[in-house]
Amino acid sequence: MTTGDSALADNGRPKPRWKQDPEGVRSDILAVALAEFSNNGLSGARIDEIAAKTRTSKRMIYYYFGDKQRLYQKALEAAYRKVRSGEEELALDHLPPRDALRRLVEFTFDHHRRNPDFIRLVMIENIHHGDYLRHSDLIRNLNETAISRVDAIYRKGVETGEFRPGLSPVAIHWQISALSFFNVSNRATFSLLFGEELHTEDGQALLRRQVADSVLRFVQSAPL
Amino acid sequence: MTTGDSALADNGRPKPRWKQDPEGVRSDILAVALAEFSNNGLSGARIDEIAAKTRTSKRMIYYYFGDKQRLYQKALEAAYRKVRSGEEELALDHLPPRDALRRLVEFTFDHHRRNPDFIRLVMIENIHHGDYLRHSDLIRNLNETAISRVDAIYRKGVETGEFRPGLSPVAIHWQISALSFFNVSNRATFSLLFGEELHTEDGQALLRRQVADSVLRFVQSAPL
Amino acid sequence: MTTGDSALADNGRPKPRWKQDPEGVRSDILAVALAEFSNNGLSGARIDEIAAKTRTSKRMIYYYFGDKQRLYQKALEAAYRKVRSGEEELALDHLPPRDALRRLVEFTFDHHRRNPDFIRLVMIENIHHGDYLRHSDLIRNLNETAISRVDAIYRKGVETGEFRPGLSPVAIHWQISALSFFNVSNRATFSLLFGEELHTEDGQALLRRQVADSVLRFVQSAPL
Amino acid sequence: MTTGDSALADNGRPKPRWKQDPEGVRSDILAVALAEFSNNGLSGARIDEIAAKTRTSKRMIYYYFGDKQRLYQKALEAAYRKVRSGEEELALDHLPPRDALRRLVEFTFDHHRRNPDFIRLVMIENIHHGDYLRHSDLIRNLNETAISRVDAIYRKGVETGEFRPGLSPVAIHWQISALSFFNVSNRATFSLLFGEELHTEDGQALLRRQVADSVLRFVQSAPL
DNA sequence: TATGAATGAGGCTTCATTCAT
DNA sequence: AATGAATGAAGCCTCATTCAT
Repeated sequence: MTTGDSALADNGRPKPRWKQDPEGVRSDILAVALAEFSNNGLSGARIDEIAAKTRTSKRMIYYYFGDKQRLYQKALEAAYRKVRSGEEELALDHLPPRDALRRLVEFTFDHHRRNPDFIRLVMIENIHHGDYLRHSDLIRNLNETAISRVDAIYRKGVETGEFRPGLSPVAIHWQISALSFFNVSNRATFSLLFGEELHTEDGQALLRRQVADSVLRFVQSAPL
Repeated sequence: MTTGDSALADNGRPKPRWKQDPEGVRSDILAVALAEFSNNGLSGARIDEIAAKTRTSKRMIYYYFGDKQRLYQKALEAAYRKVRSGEEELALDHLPPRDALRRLVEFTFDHHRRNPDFIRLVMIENIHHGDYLRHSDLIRNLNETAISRVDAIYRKGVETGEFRPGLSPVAIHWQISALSFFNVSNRATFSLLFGEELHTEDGQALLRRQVADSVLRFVQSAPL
Repeated sequence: MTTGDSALADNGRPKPRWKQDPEGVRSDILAVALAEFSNNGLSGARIDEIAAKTRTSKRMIYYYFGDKQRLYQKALEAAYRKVRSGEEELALDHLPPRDALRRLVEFTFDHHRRNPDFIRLVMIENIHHGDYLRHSDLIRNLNETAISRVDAIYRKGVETGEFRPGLSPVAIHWQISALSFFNVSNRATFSLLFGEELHTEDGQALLRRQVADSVLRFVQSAPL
Repeated sequence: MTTGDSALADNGRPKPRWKQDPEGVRSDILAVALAEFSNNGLSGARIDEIAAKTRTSKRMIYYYFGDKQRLYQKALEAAYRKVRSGEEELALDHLPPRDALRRLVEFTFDHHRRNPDFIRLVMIENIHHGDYLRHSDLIRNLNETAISRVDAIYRKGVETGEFRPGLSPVAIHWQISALSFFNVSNRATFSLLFGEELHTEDGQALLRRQVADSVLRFVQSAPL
């Protein structure tokens, strides 16, 4: 019989790419779809365009994903997964609370900047009132870590007296997200209306520091 | 004879609304378009749908606006104008800096909440990289007041020593905007992932206070 | 009472242009229509465009001409009339037959070149199988002079023995027309396929002479 | 099992024509388009009408040709190709120059009469200033044979002394074309203005002879 | 007479999706 | 599994023409 994983088919000729790696086809499609949806929105993206940028054909998209909406949903999920996995590298346990929080904020700020496609997809999903995320099974789990990470730092800070008590870790996470997200999501209109100064290299470095300052000041026990 | 401006035609029947008021037709279309684009995006919105919700016909949309993109652009402009005009009611000159800033933040927070259509349209425009705002003449002007209002408060606060020097009014405005905007723009996905707690009535009241706290803490001269 | 032709209305102010000169409005429209139809064809021409290039409004076009097709028909008639009137200046009676015929050919050749709008309108009318010319009353008359002019020259030539007998003046006119017309009508495609050489200044001068030669040789009694 | 190339599908019913022959669909569309454009012009032709006369759907027209203008261009090219291919049957090498030239003229005259669709399409293309022919790659080549055929005959005639020297083959071709083309292109208006006499069967036979005479007389070395 | 506003019908084109091989 | 061909529904837009003032 066949040797299973070999790159040669029974007839000795190389197997077509997809016979060797059907999962590769899927993720190829998904990567292209992510980029297209992110750039054009759900209704703005074109199946034809996605197919053309893929190594496979339009037929395969339907074969693997059923229809445009499900493809969008899978792309959205993939985007979340990719971004969350990128966050795992972050190790803060050994740092004192203030430093840990500052690093978390700065990391989030940078991470969002590095992933504009993800940001845009989340914007798009919000335009759709979260309808596709709502019906996605996989995702709810992925996000508890975000809260628990904040929670761990915050608790420690409250214990040491550096942070004021009474705040919700969700609210802290919300602030970190809001500032980091808005920086990417609204860059275009904000620049147009108020100038590019915040989006030069220097501007971003300063903003990054100020965002971290702001979150720290928000959390700290120092008096108003 | 006829009474000239009457809402009745010579034959005694009511004139069709538009015959009395061509500008009304325009703004009727614009209002519907704003809602539709805001709900569905540029490519997601349907001219047919817009026309159906209008007191006039599809044909008139083209008569007044030329094509879909220009209609979108005018709707965007109208949204900005409407929101900016809503801001004018705010009088802060007589208040001490801290109070003024707090009121400004709270007002902005509320104002954004009251205008989700505007928020969504701005998101959509950012998805389009600001292409339509960029080519709009009218808008650039409207926004300097936002900065100068912040600037006035901030300067006074620095003079009194309540605020720390060295901050840019644009950066302060940016923070106010980011937090107020994100609250509306990302409500759907944030709720799905982290629960509704921030978006109940109580949650919003708390968040509003915390957003104002955060901005004040960011600006205040109190030590870190 | 009023003074009839005065350029002042009863109230002493200048009359609007059209009150002084309603016929001017008509011919203004007609001139613009002629150019537009000639450039774009019957279905290609746009009433809006015609109206815009006119000193009056679209409404007036319908007032004076009824609809697009009748406007086209009137433009066609006007074109014929204009061209035929331009031919009247030609006086050939005193010339010997050969010279008269040569001058007639050269004149026709030049005349067609000077009136490309007319040529194009005739092409367009032929595309429409002559449907609009067929239903035009005014035109049939205008064209007998063309034949009789040829006939006069030809008869004289036959009498003197310079021209061979047995030809129909219509056939002679046909040849003159064919060569003069084609020179203008097919310039674009002929140049593209066979080069510009016939349509330079020199090329046209040579062609003009050759066209006259050709007609003369066709008519002459000299042996084959 | 199945017989592969059979015109019957597995279920025994006849396959729809196009399933057997995708190239047939293309040429079917092209043939219909040629007729419609030729009859109505570029803007006058209706895609709906073309589709209705086709064995396929409107959608396929866009699938194969992209848009109306490109369909027109392909139809124009097809018309040229078809006509040029019809000319290849002509063999004149063995004839003495005068006979060869006469046969060439008569053939061209007849060929044009047989292809009024082509003539009309060329008229239409001239209305469009040759814009579509200009941007067509395929065509320029096809036409050199026309000139070289004339050239071959003319050279031989000059050598034998039957033809006068100094003429350009392009100019000779031009005359042949002009007379043959005009006969078809302007038939409608010419008949209306000057009567049908040239377009009866007898009239055309006579005209054909006279056109050939005219070209021969133009070329011959016999004195003026 | 003149004008801006209005309109219905129909034109061209695009899109997601499916079928036959 | 993969492909090119095919499709119906619907989208955007234009045009000649008319109406109310």
